Amino acid sequence: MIDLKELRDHPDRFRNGVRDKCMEVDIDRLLALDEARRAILARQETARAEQNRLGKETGPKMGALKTKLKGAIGEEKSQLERELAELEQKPAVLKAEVQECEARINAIEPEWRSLWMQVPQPPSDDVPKGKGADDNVEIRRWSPTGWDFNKSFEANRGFKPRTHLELVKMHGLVDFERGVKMSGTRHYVMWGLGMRLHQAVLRYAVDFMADRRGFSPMGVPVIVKEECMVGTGFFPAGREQAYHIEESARGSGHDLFLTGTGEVGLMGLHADEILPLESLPLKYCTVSTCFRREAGAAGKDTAGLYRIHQFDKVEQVVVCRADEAESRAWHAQMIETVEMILQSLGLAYRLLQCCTGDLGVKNEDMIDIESWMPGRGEIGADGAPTGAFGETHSASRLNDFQCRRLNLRYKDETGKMRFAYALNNTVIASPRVLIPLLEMHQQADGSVVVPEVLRPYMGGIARIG
RNA sequence: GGUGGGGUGGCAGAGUGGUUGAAUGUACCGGUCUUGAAAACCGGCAGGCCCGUCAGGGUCUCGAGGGUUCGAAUCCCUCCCCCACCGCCA
Repeated sequence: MIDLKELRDHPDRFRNGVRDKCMEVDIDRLLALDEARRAILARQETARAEQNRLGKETGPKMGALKTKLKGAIGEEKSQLERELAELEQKPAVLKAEVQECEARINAIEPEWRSLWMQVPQPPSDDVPKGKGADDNVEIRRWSPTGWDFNKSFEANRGFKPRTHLELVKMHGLVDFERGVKMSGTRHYVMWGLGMRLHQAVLRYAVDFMADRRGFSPMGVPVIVKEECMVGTGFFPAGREQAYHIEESARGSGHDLFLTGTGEVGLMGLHADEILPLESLPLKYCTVSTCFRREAGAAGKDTAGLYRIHQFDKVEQVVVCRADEAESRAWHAQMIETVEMILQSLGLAYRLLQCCTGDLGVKNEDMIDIESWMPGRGEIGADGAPTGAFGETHSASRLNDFQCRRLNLRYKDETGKMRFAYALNNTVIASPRVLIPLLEMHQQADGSVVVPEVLRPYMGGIARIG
């Protein structure tokens, strides 16, 4: 969430942010509610101050009177009662005032809070303006030797490509029918070498992060309380996207949600903590199962491994001090990490600078990395798919938006309390990444060459089929 | 799931209606002493929000929420969590 003081001082920054992100949040309404709330709060606090002062002054006196009253009779008793009534009058008026203020604040707060939570992090100045994914700007592309983006798959490789759907069927790597039988649409079963390839890719990515990047591998909960979802910025906007475990409806405990990314567990870890300055930056990675309802995506990418309800992902996050330059440096390192991994896997890809309209509420900058998937896209004149890029990674800078919500802070060298900056990035998501992997490494006979870096994780197997 | 105990500041631990945001210890930071260190002594040491240019002031926070009261860490209600033992179990 954003800093309300900052909003009051520079409302236009946030109005523009909302506009550029193509969102709709009534900033003026929020400002009006905020002002009203503060005015009432001030009144209430004045009344309370008076109440406290009186309490200290006359409180003990009243206590003494009441004690005396217990043993008193007749004229003395009524005299004491009168004194007491007089003393009680003033606090009673103040109490009514405090309560009235409280009622009015309670009436305002739900809308105030709800609007506040919806205000997005304004995009960085250098993020190109745009309405949506179509306005994203390609930064660069890379392809392994022997692969030319300007040529068709057949022109590159000398044979027509099979789609990953055909390949997994051919080699028995994935069983969609039984997945659907058990769990419904967009479910699947990883099978045999398919499962081993899936695991190999994940293990390779975790080891890469731990051994070559010095990140701490973690195992974090994938079932979390609502606070974690709100704190990490996925709620309220993404509520429909998460599976909801209604424990409260059973009359026990609290509701839980399945996380759609390891980011939730990694960032929720230090919620409400004040981190020692020396502990920064935090560099964490995790491999976790991710659950997504894909609400609103009905009919989109219905076939294959592209859009599924459950998958596994290696995610990295960095929590660093509130420093723009440092945050940008980590962002660059994250992107470099992804490029190193994709290159080592022999996959072709491009980097996209996401435009303002394609950013979410919580990020100020995002780079998407799309891998080339030969089996994707339209069917060409030769009857083979033309191929297309498909998103496999994204790396975001969140400024202090997420740590503010999580209440994750540190004391800087001057002793000042600050919200940390956060970043997150997909290291690898599988089985989606198996799409380009299988399709790019397929041979004319349909066999698939396993990239060298994965072989140690596959018991030395160099080829599938 | 059953029974019992408990949630107070970084930690430990007082505190059962009235200057208690909270004693005391410890940790931590600064200082004195010392060749240096330790010890000892002195001082400092919670966050949020609001007002204020500053100095500073006000308010809230003792698991969470509600209630009683002129006044609640202290009394009442609801919920959450933790610990111990038993049962079950990957």
